[in-house]
Amino acid sequence: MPELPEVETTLKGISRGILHKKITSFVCRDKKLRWPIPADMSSFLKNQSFESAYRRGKYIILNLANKKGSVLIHLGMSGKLRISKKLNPPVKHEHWDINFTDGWTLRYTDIRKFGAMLKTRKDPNDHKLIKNLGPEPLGNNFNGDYLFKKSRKKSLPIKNFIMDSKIVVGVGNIYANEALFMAGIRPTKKSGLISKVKFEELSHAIIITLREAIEAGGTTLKDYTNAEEAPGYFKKELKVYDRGGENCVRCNKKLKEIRQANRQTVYCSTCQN
DNA sequence: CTGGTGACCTGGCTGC
DNA sequence: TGCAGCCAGGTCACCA
Repeated sequence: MPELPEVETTLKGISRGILHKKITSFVCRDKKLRWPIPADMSSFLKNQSFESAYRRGKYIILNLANKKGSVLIHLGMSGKLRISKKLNPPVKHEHWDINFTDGWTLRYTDIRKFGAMLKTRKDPNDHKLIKNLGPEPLGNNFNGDYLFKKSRKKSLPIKNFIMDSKIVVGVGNIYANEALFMAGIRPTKKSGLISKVKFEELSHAIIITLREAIEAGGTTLKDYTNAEEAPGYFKKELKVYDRGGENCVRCNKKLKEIRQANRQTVYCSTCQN
């Protein structure tokens, strides 16, 4: 499911329902996600409570009260979190539940099991998976100048460059395609050959694309739903992603579809240079 | 260091 | 109807 807007939407959806409530139990039905869910997760969580929740890149980080540690959650390709008071008995792919004292449950579902649930007793920002992440695209340290400096002497195609989480977090395949279209940059262009002016346009395009997608509640292609099981409405705003062979919304010529790093890339060879 | 590829896993769709 | 093959929102580990 999830690029940054979908993770952000999920975080907003679960926060109110999980904070400042005593955790009565953690129930793990399948620990085999991308990495195994730690065997002591249950004792780690029991009788604690979450005092804050935030997003870093595509990770959701839940902090326990009284500095008891943090839980890191990643949704992978198909992970979903739901918060509800009346959940049906778990079915296939519903891998774990966190139950709260007021009867609410946070439930994780993940068909492909590329997601993760890990814990740390230290500062989560020092966690191996978090500490080397690049800046937040919607934060203060992300702009055209930053991208320009990072990209000098790189031969890597610009699409791969902006999808690298060490460069900038949260830009996945959908929004990389969309932002490059908005900025008029061909996805195959070598990063090191792009001008500072073009990088200003690109950083703006990334920010605008992500903001608008968050406002629309994310993109539902197939099965993404938020914490209340509602879809996102950004799909109708997509200009290039999943539209290979269709007409460019700007010039009406046929959009090209290629593969880069084994991912679908769609662009307009007239509008993007 | 850099960039490219395979790996993880399940299900849906396409085409023979 | 069956089945092989390909594709899907991510990203780490490993290789040259």
